Amino acid sequence: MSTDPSASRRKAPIERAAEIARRSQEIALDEGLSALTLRAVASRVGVTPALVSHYQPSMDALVATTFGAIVAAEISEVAEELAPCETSVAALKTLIDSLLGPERSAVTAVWLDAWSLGRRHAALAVEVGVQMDAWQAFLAELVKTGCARGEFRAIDPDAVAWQLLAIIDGLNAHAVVRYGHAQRLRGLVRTVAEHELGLPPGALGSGDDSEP
Amino acid sequence: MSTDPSASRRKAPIERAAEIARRSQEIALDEGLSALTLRAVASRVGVTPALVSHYQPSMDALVATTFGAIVAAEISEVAEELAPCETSVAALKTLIDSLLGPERSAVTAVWLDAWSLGRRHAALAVEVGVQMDAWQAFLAELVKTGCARGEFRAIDPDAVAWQLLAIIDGLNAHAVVRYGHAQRLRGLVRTVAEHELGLPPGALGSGDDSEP
DNA sequence: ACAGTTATTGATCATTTGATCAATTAATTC
DNA sequence: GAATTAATTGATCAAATGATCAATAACTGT
Repeated sequence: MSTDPSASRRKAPIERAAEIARRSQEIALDEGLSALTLRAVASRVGVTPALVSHYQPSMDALVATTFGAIVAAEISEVAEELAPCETSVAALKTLIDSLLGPERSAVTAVWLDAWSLGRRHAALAVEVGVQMDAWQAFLAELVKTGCARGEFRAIDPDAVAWQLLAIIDGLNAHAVVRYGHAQRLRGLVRTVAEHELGLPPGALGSGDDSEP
Repeated sequence: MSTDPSASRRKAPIERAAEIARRSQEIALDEGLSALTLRAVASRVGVTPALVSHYQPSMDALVATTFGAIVAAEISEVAEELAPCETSVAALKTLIDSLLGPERSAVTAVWLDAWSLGRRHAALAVEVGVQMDAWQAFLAELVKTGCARGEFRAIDPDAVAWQLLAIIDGLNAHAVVRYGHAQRLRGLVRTVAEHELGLPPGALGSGDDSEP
């Protein structure tokens, strides 16, 4: 047993790269994208700043990929959550509840950072565009499936997906900045969704909006 | 003519303070809130960084007040634009057209910066809250007036104001990040407004959405 | 004209940032 | 077991940031 892995401080490049990516996402979610600094990553990984530089061509690239990874994970999580839903209506209901829940504020804050920082960082701006498209495509797929099943009625599913995304982003932004108000606005998304998808009023309404 | 004002490089404190405030707003609108740095202000005003420090207790304070001034000016502009409108429907129509026009992207970018930076800067966070309240109050006033005139029907004007604000913010954010899409989403705000205010469909619709 | 006030400057500091490079040391290969 | 590879470090740079302070110079009141 001379090969004690805990004694060895040296890691395989793939592991180290994965570790850097994982820690970077932690930092971004904990303290925001602007806190994702060379030294912050190095400190949390437990290595020297130079090593982070060794694995990353530049911090701009790391920030961009970290943002992309966080959003991609978000989409995957939500997709997994929606998988068991038997109807598109149930899936949409679940999606709205999930997206507007308070537990997503960290991801929303990262979105806000990305929107702001993206105006000066080209790589991040590209990634923001990619991930917004990814979200829109995900929502559009949900709408199209619902239409194919005869549950929804939408002339332009892509446009509806953009509308829903914009409303969700707006509400989430408000929720991050001012927690109190936005929680009560959750019903707005349902109302718009019902209207745009030809659903009867209340089709997406669940009782857990009320608070004692 | 010994008192040539252009030869004198010294200004009255009030003038200088106003100049710093004005130039700061320029910088924020041109390059974003994060570009509002001590040296950037000094450079644009044409003085030493130390002088800016002399007039401002800290950069955090200057950033917060600059943001507040920009948004306050935004509200004033819009209010002025709405003043000549004879009906609340016309006012709402004008407001939507104005708020979602492409010429507001600079202000929206400042909003995004403020949302992001506000999470780390206490003074800015306070100002963001104040200005969001101010916008909501402005919208609520419009809704209430419309209700009093019998043009609108809203059970909870304050809630409707928050909803409209959230949607506008979401669409504006999308517009800043990806110009193409959001312009076509303008109709969404009208649809929601019509629905929430008991207006007949198309009451807020204007023809300038179509593009050749 | 003079003295006092203060707007303004120049210099300087301490931090924080991203980045680079030679040296070192652990792992792999032969 | 020796030699090669490369992961890792320590040191260091240049740039940008907010901030402070003594010195200077322009205005003001008398």
